[in-house]
Amino acid sequence: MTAATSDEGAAVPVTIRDVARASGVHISTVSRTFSAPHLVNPETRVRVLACAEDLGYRPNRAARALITGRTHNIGLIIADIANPFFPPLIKAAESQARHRDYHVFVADTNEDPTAEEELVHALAKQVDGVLLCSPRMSNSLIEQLSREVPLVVVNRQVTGLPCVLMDVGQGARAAIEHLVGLGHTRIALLGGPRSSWTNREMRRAAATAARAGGAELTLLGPNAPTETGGSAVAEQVRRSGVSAVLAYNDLMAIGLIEGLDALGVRVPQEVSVVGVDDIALSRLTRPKLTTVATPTAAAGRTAVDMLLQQDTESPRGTRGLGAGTALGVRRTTAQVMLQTDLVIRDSTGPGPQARPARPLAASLGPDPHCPAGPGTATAATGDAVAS
Amino acid sequence: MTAATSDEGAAVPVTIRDVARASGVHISTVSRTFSAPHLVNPETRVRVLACAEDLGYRPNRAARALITGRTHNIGLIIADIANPFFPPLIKAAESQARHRDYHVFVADTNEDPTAEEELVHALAKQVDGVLLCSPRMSNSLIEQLSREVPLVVVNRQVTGLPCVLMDVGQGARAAIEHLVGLGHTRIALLGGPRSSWTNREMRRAAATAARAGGAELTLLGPNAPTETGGSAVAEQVRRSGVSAVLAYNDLMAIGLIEGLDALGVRVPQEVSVVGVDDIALSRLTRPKLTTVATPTAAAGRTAVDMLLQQDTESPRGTRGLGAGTALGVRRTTAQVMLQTDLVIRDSTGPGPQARPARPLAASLGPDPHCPAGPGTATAATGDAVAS
DNA sequence: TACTTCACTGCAAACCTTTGCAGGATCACC
DNA sequence: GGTGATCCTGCAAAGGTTTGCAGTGAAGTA
Repeated sequence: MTAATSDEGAAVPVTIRDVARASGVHISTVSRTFSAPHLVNPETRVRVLACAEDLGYRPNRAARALITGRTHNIGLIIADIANPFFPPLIKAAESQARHRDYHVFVADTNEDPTAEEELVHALAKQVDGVLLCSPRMSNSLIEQLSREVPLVVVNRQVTGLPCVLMDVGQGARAAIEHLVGLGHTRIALLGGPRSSWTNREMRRAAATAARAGGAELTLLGPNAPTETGGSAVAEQVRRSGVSAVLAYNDLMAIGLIEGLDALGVRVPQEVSVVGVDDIALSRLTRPKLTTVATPTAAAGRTAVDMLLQQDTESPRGTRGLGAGTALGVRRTTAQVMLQTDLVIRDSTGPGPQARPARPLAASLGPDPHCPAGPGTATAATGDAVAS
Repeated sequence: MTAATSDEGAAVPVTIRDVARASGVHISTVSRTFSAPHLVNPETRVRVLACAEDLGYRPNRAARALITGRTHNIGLIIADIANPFFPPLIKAAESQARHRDYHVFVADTNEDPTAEEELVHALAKQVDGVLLCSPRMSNSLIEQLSREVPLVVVNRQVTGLPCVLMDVGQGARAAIEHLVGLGHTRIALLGGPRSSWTNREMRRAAATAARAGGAELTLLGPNAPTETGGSAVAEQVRRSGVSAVLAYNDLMAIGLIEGLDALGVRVPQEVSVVGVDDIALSRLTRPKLTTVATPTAAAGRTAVDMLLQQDTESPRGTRGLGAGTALGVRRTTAQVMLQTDLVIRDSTGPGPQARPARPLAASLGPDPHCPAGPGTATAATGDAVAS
């Protein structure tokens, strides 16, 4: 209703000055009306607010950020938005941020380390901090970038920086033990991206667990952490003669099952498959996927909390300090490890030892084993465990 | 290597002034070195660049935006990042933007119209324009917001605003004709969100096509456009006695198939199901989903192009003009309609007429029909058709 | 030599907001 | 009536950058 809401197409930018003029006060009073209302007379306040509403005034967040050093934005950099692993993390981060009056900007790097670096630079001055999820760049580069903007790293351990980790080592161990318990003695590990911390952790833990269980572990990879990455190695899996596979993530596991199916190899009758992540999709495929559930939502929430905490500790561009902390004392660098849980569904079954003769196995019926019914194990609780 | 790269934890913000001091020139020369290099002496330029590199200087984009009125950012607001329909669109938009030296910030609204509005405001001064994908708010609110920041709308027709539309009407028609051709005479339409433009278009087109084909169309909905939204209506579908269903999107279709399966109703033997979107997942389910493929990537690209074109037309905050265009002449408001394609896979089969007696149908074997083999029809070309 | 042209650089205003400081008015209290 | 406190508001600097304008010196031209 009125002046500025005329139907001109182009946006006429209305500033604090226009509001000041319209309501007959100084611009500083208008500013305070928005950023410190208790400091201004209630009468004046309503008048200013009315004028602002009338003119369609919105504080310019860029200008505000310039002087306060606070944008109230968080950057969220992820490797691949098409990977269903990330959306729950993103949503949890967003909701947590919203509670604290922050907004989240998501950016996708297409698994490209160069894009990662560039995006951190681009975001640096437009956000108060960046969440780096499953980064593909080097630790040293991450450390270097952390001097430009506060960083919280997810799914990667960087000394000196706050990290949110998921205990995929424990998950891989549980998966291998599950497979060994089913009678599998030759197991393959489908590796993910070479630069992935998760990948290394899984490999280490799986190797230890296999050795302890007396099973032989074959390493296949690195591979693209996608469905096609999984289906591409189906032939290799078949030739390798293993009876069970632990895949880097659910997407690869699903792709592998598809690929094996195309080769006439049946899951879980001939080969058992375990994934990691417990994405929504893993409950929709046939067979339903046995997988290591990772607490993605909890990770998103925790990461935001850590960033905002670190952020409020050093307000206003951190002018003063710096010299005092020269000798590596740095800021708080808590690292949080979240627990994972093995969810047993239908893609794993008895190994060669425990199995009857081959031809029979193929016609066992729709529900070949199911130790405790599909989807019994609960999703990860995501309890935080400081380390 | 040097001064600023000391190992203090806190980021000491280095500005254009520091670089100027270090290289012995005025700040304006430093500025030009970055924003208009051809205006500065090559020797000076290398010196300045060396100093900048040395100090770790990065232009402050917020400050730059404040004065130029250009942020080189694009906002992308979507209803639900967990819906696999969106990632291809996001990725295409990002890649297109990157080519034009823009960055994309994605924000998720959780299908909440209030969050949508709030996000537009929050983004307004931090981006040069916003892509509004499948908005849930009212047309009038969209028009109002478009005065605050340039907008391009995807999957919604708003007069006076640039829009990128997908011809779901044509898609729904093709789907109904396909089903009628298979002998189905009682078909249900699983509706999506009430406020969705796509939903209305589909309903209209499906109704017309059904009437033309002599089939009876039952409307079920509105429903949440998710997998659970689909599985929730399985019982209702069974009771309704229809032999075929066209779902609002693939997620619902897949959920419905799951739900029907749980009730012992087999797809496509007893009920045929068609989805919309052709998300990657639709090729992974059993049965593989017959669906209307929408050109999501092309939509993302096109939307960015339209935004940037509109953007470059009116540089620098559009100070001058405005009065001249008062009478609804506005800026260019091209609307683009992208084509869709029906992809026939395994979730649709012959209707009751064409079928043998009921009891037999249940044991027909794995591949009941397959008119032309799975996945024959090609994905949508996405040719733009101005309208 | 005088004049023009050119390439380069410095100056200062501008963008929009926040905020420390100080001034003015009002009020209570002694 | 004087003192102090309290509440509200204005002033002006600051934040980091861009950019029109003007100035400098050198090279080119007549």
